[in-house]
Amino acid sequence: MAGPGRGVTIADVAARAGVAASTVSYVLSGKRSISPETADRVMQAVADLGYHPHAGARSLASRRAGVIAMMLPLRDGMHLPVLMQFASGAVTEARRHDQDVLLMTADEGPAGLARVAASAIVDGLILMDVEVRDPRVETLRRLGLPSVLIGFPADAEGLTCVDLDFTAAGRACAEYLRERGCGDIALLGASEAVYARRTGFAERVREGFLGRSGPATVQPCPDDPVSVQRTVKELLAANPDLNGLAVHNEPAVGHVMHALADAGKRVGEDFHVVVIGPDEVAERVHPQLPSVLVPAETLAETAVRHLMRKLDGLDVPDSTLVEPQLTIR
Amino acid sequence: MAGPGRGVTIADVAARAGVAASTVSYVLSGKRSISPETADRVMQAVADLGYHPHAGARSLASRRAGVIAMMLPLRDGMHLPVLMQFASGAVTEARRHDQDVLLMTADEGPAGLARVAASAIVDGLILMDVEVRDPRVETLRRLGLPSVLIGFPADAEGLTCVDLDFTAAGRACAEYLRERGCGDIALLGASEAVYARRTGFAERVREGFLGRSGPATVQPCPDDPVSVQRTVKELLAANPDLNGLAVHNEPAVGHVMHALADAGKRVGEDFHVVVIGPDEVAERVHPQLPSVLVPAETLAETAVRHLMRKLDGLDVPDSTLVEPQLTIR
DNA sequence: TTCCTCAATCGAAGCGCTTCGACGAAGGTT
DNA sequence: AACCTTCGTCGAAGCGCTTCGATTGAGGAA
Repeated sequence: MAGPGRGVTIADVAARAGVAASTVSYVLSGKRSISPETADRVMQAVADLGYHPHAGARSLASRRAGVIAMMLPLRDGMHLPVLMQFASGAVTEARRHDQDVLLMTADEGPAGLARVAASAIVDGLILMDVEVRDPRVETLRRLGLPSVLIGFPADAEGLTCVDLDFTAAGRACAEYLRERGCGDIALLGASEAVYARRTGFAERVREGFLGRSGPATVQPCPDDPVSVQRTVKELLAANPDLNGLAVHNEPAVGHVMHALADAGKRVGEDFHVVVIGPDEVAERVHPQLPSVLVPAETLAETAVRHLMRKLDGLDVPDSTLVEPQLTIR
Repeated sequence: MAGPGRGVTIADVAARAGVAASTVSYVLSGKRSISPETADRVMQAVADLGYHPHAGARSLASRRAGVIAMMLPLRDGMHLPVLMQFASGAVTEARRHDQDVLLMTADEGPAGLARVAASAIVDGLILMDVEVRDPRVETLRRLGLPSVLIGFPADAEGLTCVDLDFTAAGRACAEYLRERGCGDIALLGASEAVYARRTGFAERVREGFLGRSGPATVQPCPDDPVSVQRTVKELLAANPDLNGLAVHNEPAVGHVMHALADAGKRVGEDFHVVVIGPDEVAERVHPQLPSVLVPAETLAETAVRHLMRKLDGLDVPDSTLVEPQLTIR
């Protein structure tokens, strides 16, 4: 049952290396200078015994848990693959800094934040999918726990926020279509609900998209096949000269393409389409379409890196916008 | 900066309630009988001060971290929304047992397991997407850390495994189609790669599906639109009398429906389709199709519950198959 | 040579909690 | 009345680690 490595303490390592426990600690942390010979002996003992410091003991003594929390939204409307990419990116980056990641769901709310803060189970916090008016933000401020937000709340004063530059993404789409000679363009977005809820997100794409001169329409749209068919049909009817479309609604893309085909549009020839969405989904399902990627992994890495800097007492920019990338295939 | 609740220790609570620290501990854990009056006073002090036990100290003293690890696969081929549902279900259930969840990715491999085990950062482990030959299984055995696997490795001896009863799912699909009067039925599965890798999963659906009498075909299939179109076309050509189709490939469903429509099949009338897939995706995107759900959340809850029992020294069945549910709309 | 500095190491004091053994005060038995 | 239980509570001993002086010896400055 008890395999090797189970129950190996710093005292065991110290004994084997013929030094004091504190010396082992200093070798491992590098906080005091140790002669190379001693360090070698200690490291050898660590390897021989398969020693890993007891996380609880360490956190108790050093007031550093070596764990950060990541609070994911788990509600409708989020595109789940993006979340997974995000989670994956965050865990990977955190491990690079020797940190583990504790998973929380948004439904724990402010109370959850208070709990992890008070129990010192984590050193810092990453909050995803922050809304314009987010009840967690006030608690976060009060707790004074180092944190990084993905998204921008209404009052970002004193908080560290990271997000995709959605305005730039919208602009990039419009530019792409204009360059292809499209005179009348439209943006097919997410459902109304998303617009209503997260001004900071869909709104910014819309702004970027509309920022350019020339006729442009923005049309929210649910992602079920029937609604997509109808919406596209109506859009084409209302804008007879429409020849460029940006789709900011990943699950709907397939249906949009079908609707366009049904309407006799030849995409890539007299009609152009560009997608805003998460990395790989767009690539795998619609290899033919150009797309502006939501670089979920980069976003996660940036967030974690910023948090690490904060934990080390270094300073980080209050606001970081990650550049979107337009990929043309 | 330092909000309320920051730095409140058990001693503070004890002082305020006028008892010894150990008494507070016993009130909180219920491990010794305490008079109702004292308990009340202690609980009041806890509430007043916003006390939360220090996780590190607790884990050091009690040898229980109050955290379980969940190792997610983060590689191609998994359907990501299912993972998220799973993660969500696991976290929610874990919180019900006052546990937190540490997120690990499969690429940490056996070494990752050894690390979390030795550092006592977690009390137990949930491994998702376990393959038939999984390198983590041997390490797991050696570590002797309580764990629950989702999926079945080749040698499940002594391990606790939970999974959907895929055989039953395949059987349910075949039965559904037969009942609708389909004489010649087929199963459109995932890509060849999936079959090659995880015998335990796609294979079992196939077995259940083929178990019934009558003509039946099984056809692996990638999930991009072009391949789906081709595969369906070929399938129909090879089986002219085909009038029932089970699709075990969620992302392909939309394309399948289009291909069938193109081929002049009237689904729901002279042709029947049933989907095997994750809960909500099927529901949202194809509300009209009957489906056998992969109850990711139930699976996660079951896994966590089993793990909790193991941590409490209770016994659990070695192998648990969760019943699929055929939903007809 | 004597004194001082600095690098390398040690020992001890906690960090905040759980848990074990004691102990006084009731209440029950003879 | 003397004894044994049982109940409710306390104090102290650690859990394994980090960290803060203190200590030693060697090298340089005076």
